[in-house]
Amino acid sequence: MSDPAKLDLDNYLPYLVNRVGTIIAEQFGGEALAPYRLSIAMWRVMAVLASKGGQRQIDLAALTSIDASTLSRLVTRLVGLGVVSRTRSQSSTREVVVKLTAKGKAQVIRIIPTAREYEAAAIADLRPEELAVLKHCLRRVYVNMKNRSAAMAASRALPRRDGVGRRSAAAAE
Amino acid sequence: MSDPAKLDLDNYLPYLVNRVGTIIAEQFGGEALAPYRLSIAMWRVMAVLASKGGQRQIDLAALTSIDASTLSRLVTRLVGLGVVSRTRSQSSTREVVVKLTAKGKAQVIRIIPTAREYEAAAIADLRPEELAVLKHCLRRVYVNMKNRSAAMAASRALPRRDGVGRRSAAAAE
DNA sequence: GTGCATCTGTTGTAAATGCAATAATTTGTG
DNA sequence: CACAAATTATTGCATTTACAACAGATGCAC
Repeated sequence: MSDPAKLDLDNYLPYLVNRVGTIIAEQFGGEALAPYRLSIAMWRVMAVLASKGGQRQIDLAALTSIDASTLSRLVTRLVGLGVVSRTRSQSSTREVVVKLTAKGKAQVIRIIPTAREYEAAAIADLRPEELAVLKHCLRRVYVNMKNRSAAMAASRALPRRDGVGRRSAAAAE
Repeated sequence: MSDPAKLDLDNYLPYLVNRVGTIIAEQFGGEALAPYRLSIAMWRVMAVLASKGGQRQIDLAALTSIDASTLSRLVTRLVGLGVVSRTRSQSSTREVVVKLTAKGKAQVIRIIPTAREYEAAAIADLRPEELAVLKHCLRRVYVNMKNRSAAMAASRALPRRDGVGRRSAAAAE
């Protein structure tokens, strides 16, 4: 067993995660979001803004796992829908701050109960302690991969150096 | 706490799963797959074929969470690369069977060790029993969502009926 | 302060994606 | 057998996406 040249997908974390992420997104997007004419990507942006408050676009990109250029166009579209506002930051004229409008907040509030229902359906048969482990592990896996990429980037930029990078970027996303 | 109109994203399963799935795919695709000129989607197809053997396109679509039409074009591209073969099924002329070629198998075998390394990095600090719970729960969550959609489809098609549907489709994906 | 590296956001462009429609085949029913 | 319903794969098409290039601002080192 466990042939190093053989991959058992049903026990391979990236595969399991991708499957779960896709099926939840498909169903939630196709059923719950459709009446609001929102795409999954739009919902993700709005949910982050509702949960964490106004954000610069670059931070919003990191928080939603959406590419910065894609997000730029997406925000333009959301502004067009009137659910989001885009204003220049006062601390910096290049930066932009994206916020939910009253209309946007109202929509999020209406959608959240359904979002909760989907999560509830997903975890219906998990015991509370299993659920806690599941979520806790997912958070740690994320951090592990994040650190990995940070370490990679650092070693690529400065093959020999000990100080931390510039602003140490996304401190605790 | 736990305001029904408030969503705590850092404890919301769909968000956690999406983040983890995205960061793993980004890194694996950008670093490990780049030398082989393979996209994540291509790798997923090849990995499924390596793990589960030749498949009809429609089953491959279900196994990879890739849309059937997207997959059709993707397979065409993989055939062009010589890593996959597409032959008509003998049991049915409309069906098609996709298999890895020798070249495709060789590539998968070369990539698998790296794939394992990524998983190892992701789960580096998890205790074995935590990892077991994590994977087990992800499989159950997938099944829960799958059943949900099946139940939805059934109730939409036959508001009152007890027999199972046609071929009961994806029996145990 | 000057100048260079970095950061932030936007746009150009080619590729990828998903939905709907279609074609070709197979299955199930009477 | 004949016919309707379903299955499978492909294609048209509009949208979405990501990568690269760019422009404007900011910060850091000297």
